[in-house]
Amino acid sequence: MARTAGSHSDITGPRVRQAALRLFARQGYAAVSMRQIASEVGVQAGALYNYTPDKQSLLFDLMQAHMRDVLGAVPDPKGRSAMDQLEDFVRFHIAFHFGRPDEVFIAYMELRNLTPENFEVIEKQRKLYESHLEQILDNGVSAGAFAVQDPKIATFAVIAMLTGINTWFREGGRLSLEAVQDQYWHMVRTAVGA
Amino acid sequence: MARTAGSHSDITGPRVRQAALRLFARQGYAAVSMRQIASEVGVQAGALYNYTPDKQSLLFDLMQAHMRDVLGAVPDPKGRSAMDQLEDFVRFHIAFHFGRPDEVFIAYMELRNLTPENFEVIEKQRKLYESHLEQILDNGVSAGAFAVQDPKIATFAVIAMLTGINTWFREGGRLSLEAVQDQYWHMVRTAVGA
DNA sequence: CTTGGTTCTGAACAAATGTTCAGTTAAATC
DNA sequence: GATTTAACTGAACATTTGTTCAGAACCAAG
Repeated sequence: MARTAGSHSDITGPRVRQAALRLFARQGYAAVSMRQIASEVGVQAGALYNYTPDKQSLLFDLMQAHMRDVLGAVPDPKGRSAMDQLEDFVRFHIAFHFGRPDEVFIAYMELRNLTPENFEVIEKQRKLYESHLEQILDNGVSAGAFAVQDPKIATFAVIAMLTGINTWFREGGRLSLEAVQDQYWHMVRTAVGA
Repeated sequence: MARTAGSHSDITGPRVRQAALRLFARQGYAAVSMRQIASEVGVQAGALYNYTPDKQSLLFDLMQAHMRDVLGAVPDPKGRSAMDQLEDFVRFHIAFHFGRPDEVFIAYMELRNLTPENFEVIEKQRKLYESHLEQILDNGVSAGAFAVQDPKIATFAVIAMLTGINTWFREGGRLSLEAVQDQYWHMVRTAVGA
């Protein structure tokens, strides 16, 4: 046998995904060319096709990996009160998304650039995440811990509010992650009438 | 003199802007071609250049017109209590954005596809709108009507929450505009600790 | 040093892009 | 009916696009 499989590919491969992530987040999928990605990696455009069958898969894989990470990290609500479950979720969402601004940006800005089949897959995962929060609210309402008229709407409102953080929050700003978590948790808690 | 200026252009002109609006909102600026817009209007691509100097201006004009409309319609806070001002703003935002889903979508999804000069113009108007809300919150805090720790953050949170409505609300759904306004106003009111 | 196989280059491909423009069409005025 | 001019066509342009592929370069094992 000769050179073992992926002797360079385990270096170049991640760099390709990383470059695609950066560029897609900054300029948008449709505005980024394969040559641009290749140039950022320091390679010719043709070489990218050792690591992805096509441009679309590059986007899809990035989104899928992100959704897998998110869903795998959602805090387990078992044995926690409704209020604690909600607090866990809010703090988790902020902290998790805080360290992945590019992934988050792509995950909800580039949905329309997915092929219909790929879109269906990602959308299913997105709804799974939302249903986590909806479950918490539903249960809390039943238990009398929350006072929301429509848990579905409250879910949308909370998610939109939390995800919006990424549009303005930058590391090294005047506020720490903990301060942001505290303030948003306060707003969410009062908004659900607790 | 002959044919008066714009004898057709006052028909085709708006149709060009309308087609661009629709397509930009659905597929994104970068993914839409001039030929696609022309085809929707029922005209050849070259004819579009009677109505816009280039593709970028088409996007910029749409965003600018929207921002002008929004800023011109913000309710006047004069002579209203802090609480009423906030309620006015929340209900206005929902109602106004409700009738213009495409414009809203473009206005915050296509910012990165503006040239730097155009971006600066739009961004200035966007911040002007946000500062309306921030003023209301600031004044309300001073008057003791609200209890928010940081009005700047509360501003972002409320705007994100309200703008998020456009991602799920469709006319003819199970909820009326008024019902949505009521529920969001309830959440905002409690979130600012009133 | 030879061999075998992975990784990349560099050129090529057809298709699509934004934009220009000479020329055709058609309507309003005289 | 002749003239004038706005509105549009249709072809052309230089670039850029995603993708393919033969061959060079390179490295590790025998």
